[in-house]
This record gives sequence, structure tokens and C-alpha cells, in this order.
Amino acid sequence: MSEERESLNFIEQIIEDDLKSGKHVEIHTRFPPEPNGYLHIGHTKAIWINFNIAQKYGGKTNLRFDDTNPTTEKSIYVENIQKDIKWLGYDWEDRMYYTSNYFEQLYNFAEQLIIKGYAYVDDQSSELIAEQKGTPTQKGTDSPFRNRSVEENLDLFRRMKAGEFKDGEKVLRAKIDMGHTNMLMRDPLIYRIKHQTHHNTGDEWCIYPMYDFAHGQSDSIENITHSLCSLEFIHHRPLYNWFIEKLGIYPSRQIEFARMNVSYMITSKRKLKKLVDNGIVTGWDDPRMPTVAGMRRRGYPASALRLFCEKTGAAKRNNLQEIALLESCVKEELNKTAHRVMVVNDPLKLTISNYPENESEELTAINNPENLEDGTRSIPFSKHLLIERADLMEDAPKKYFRLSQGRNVRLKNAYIIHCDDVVKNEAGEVIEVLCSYYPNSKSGEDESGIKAKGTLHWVSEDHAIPCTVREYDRLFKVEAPGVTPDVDFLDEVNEASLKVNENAFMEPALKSYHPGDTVQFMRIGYFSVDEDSSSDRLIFNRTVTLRDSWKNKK
RNA sequence: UGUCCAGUAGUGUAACAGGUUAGCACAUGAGAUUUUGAUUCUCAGGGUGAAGGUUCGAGUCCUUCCUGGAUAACCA
Repeated sequence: MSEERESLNFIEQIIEDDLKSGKHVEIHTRFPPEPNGYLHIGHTKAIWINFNIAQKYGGKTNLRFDDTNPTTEKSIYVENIQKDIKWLGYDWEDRMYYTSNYFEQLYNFAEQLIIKGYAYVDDQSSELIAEQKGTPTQKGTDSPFRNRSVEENLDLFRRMKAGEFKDGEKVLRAKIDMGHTNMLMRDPLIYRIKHQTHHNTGDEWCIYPMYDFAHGQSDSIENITHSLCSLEFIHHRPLYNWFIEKLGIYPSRQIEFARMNVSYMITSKRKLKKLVDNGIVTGWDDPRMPTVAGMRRRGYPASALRLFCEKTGAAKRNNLQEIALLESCVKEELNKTAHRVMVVNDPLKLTISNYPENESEELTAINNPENLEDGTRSIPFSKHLLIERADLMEDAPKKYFRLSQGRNVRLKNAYIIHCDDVVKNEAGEVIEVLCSYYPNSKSGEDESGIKAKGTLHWVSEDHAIPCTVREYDRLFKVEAPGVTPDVDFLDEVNEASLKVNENAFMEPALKSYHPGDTVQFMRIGYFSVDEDSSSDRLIFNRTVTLRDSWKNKK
């Protein structure tokens, strides 16, 4: 038996090594979002890495809200983040934590640091402190308050906690090295005063720890074995380790991976918010948004997002994933599940001259040929139909498979028809197509022996139901929006990212579909029923178009 | 200009401790099948940033260089 070795990403390699060496017997990761915005495609990768890797090695993943800044955090985000993670298919079981629940512990850690002579209270302004930091090429200078006694530091810090000082009056700093090549090691701030109500702890605290003095310790408190974060935190690792070492607590290990970027999308919470605030999109869940909520509403299945993460993997180099791969994952998943239905977007009348007036018949359609268990449904057929205007061409080239005078086409699930003539208005536009049908060419029982190269979708005019189709396109017209210097990302917005079509007609069976259902409009694309739909008018969001190799040949 | 990280087809990602023609996916092109010009299937093109060195043998090790990214918030 040739055993193929499964290829591992660099994180899995580290974990397997740790398991093999006995460093760890169980893997424990965490996903630590800050509740100050919605989750987006970039977070999807972070979620996938953290949950998937633990799952793979039989470990656990905690959800932890990294909420150390009361200014920007809100419980509404806490709710939505949970909803999005669950929808993505991941479960933190009973392990949902808040960094803010560790405030007492964190405070004690800070006192310990002071007692050990590793932290001091600084009275200087933020401007002065910034000045003394130096530059990457220039060493910093010591604060005049750097050598306060332990007693004085402790007293001051306790009074900070007690609320004796105003915001910005004092800070607690780690005492490391103002000449360090890593600027984060130049006596970083670890506590600041903020007289502000916190979404979780209310007014209990007026001092809040900074990220660097909260994250690693929280990992340690939760016994996180591998703390997986994005590359931008790489410079923080020495500091992360420094606190763990000085405090003598459980040594979680920080490992950095490259965050995922996707072409034509942005993942900056600030910029995303601007799109919402400027009314460029209808909200955080607008189907054009790269947010989890937006993609869900667009009709992207969670399984497609997971597949996308899997296919793009985890590595340490900056990357820009092509949106085509994401869309290919979406289509791969939807191809397995979506019912094939018929909707005409740009209707043109088609009359079958030799079909009796005022009569109709019910034809049978397979819901999904990729999954026969989904059964069949019936579709009404009659003399007067609507077809896609683009499916008719006069004087068509030989390679054209659709309708043209004198040619045959198959009407999907129905009959083969022959195009006899077209009717035009005064402006010379075709307003109706006249055809005749071959009664013995009915789908499933075709005895006509006639060949038709093309197959068209259609609806019966008298039975069709008007509906709205929102044709979404990419939100930005450049591959990497928001990164070109001196270019406002708002100028890179694709102004034609949404075209609303109120003139579409759907087959009647679609009436029984509900918001969130995603179907395939045959020959067009995948569409998801939007939550804005009402019982008398369905609204569809275009999820993604089908591949169209004809378009490219033209 | 310090420090750190990274360079494998168009885009991503593999190649387990140096070992056959550098694999896979998407994208691209050609063809077959098809009652969706979809799906499916087959085939093709195209790659180790550069130069030296070590070695029987280098994407992998060493040296130098080049390129890209990160990095100076009382944000996370």
C-alpha cells in the first residue's frame, strides 16, 4: 500500500511536533475578536484556522471577546459575532469568555509587575511619551518617572484604579528598555485611565489594560497552547513572551499567519463602516459587503466559505486570493444543492402558432439533476410564453445555438420548437417571436427524431409571476482597493455594482421558496431569496453567475 | 535608514531530514459529453527573484545581492 503523506501547513507541523514531543497532550486554541464591528472574509480565515486545527487534533477552541477598550466596543457586536461564527459551522460549546472578565486578575498581574520592579507609573502626556520613544533608527530616552520607588508606583497605581485621576493624567508602563530595536519593547503602556462605561463590566473600572497586557495573559489564564494570530502581531511576540516570563505564568505560544486578502474586496473595519455610513451600501449585511452577514445574504453557503479557507490554506506570506476561487467554491457547493428553476429576466413574447389557445398542460421538471432525491415539480406550458430577449438573434452565425428564423431549439423540460417568424414594432424592434412546436418532441418522451442544438429556458406568460432580481456585481472596480497611496478607496467603488430588475418573471413553483433559499436560474446563475421579499413579490439576490463560455467566444 | 518577516506558473498552495520529468486547485486554451453554451470528462501551455558556493545530487544548506511587506496609537 502506498501511503500518501498528507501535506501540512506550518502551524499543523508545529502542532504535530508538539504532540509528538509530548509538550502538549491536548491542543487548545482561541478565536479572539474585538466586539467593535462585524466579522468579514478575513475573520473567516482566522476562525477556520483556530477552530479547524483544534478540531483536527481533537482539541478545543474558545471564543473570547477581546474587550479592553470600552470606547469602541458594544454588545450588539457580541451578539452578531456569535451568530456569524455559529452560521459558519463552528462551536465553542460552553467556552465563551471575555477578556474583561479577567480585569481583576490582570490588575493583580500589574501589581506583581510593579512589585518586581518591572513597571512604573508615568505622569507625562501621550505626546511627550511618544517623543521619548525615539524612531526605528534612533533610540528612545528614559522617562523622568522611570525610577520611582515600588511603593510610590504601587500607591499611584492603586489611586489610578480608585479613580483619583483624570483620563490621560497617568499611565502604567512596563519597564523594559528604551533603547530596544523593537519599538514595542520601549517601555510600552500597559494600563490607561478611561472613565467610561464598559459594555460588560459597566462602571466597575476606570483603568483598562492595553492589548499587550491583556491578550497573552488571557491566553495563559485559559491555558491556550497555541495562540494563532495574524502577521501584524509578529513584533508583539517578544513582548507577549516577556510578560509571561516576568509573571511566571503558563506559557502560551504565539504563532503568526498571513491574513487573507481577497481581490476586489476590502477588510478594513474602518473602511467597511464608511461604506455603510456613506450609504454606498444598505448596511453591514448588504449582499455586496465582504462581511459574513453580507455573504450569507448574498447566498454564499457556509460550506463554500469553509472550502475556500481550506483551499487557500495557511502560510506566512502576504497574499491576494482571486475572487474567482471564492466564487468557484460557491458554485461547487451550490451545484450540489440548488434547485434548477426557470426565470426570465428580460422577457420577449413567444407564441406557438400550432398550440391550442386557452389550453395548458403541466410538465415535469427535475429539481436538481445532481441530486435526484430532491424530486420533481410541475411547470405549466401554454401557447403564450416568455423567453429571454438575448436568446433570439436574427441573421445569426452558424455557431449560434439559440433561436433564429428557420431554426429549431429545445424549450427546457418541454418541446422542440421551430422559429417561423418575428414580429416587429415601428421602431424595428422585435416584439414577438412566432414558432411552431413538434407535439411528439416532449421532454422525456421525444419521438420526433429532431435534433436541436440549443436549449432555452422560458415561462408560460399566463402563469408567470413577476419578481424582482437584484443583479449584484463586485463592489470595487480595482483588484486591490484601498491600498494605492493617495487614492481614496471610495473612488474605487464600482458604481454599477447593483442593477435592480423589476421586470423579471418566474415560474409559479417559486412561490413556495423562502428567504435564504438559494436556487439556480437555469442558464443564468445562482440566486438567493432575499429577506426583503413579501408574500406577493419575491426578491432575488444574484449570488454568482454561471460560467458562460459562449460569452467569451463572441 | 534600524529591526523583523517573506520570496515556488496569472493567483494561491505543496514537495516529509538535499534524491526520479517540481505536485494540486482556481484561472487560461483546446477537445468530448450534455434537454442548462451549466455540470462532468480528457488534454495543453506556463514556475523555484538573481549570482556565486558546498555536494555525486540544491526549491531545500552557505554567502552576497535584489524585491515585497510589517514596524514608532493612552487601538486590537
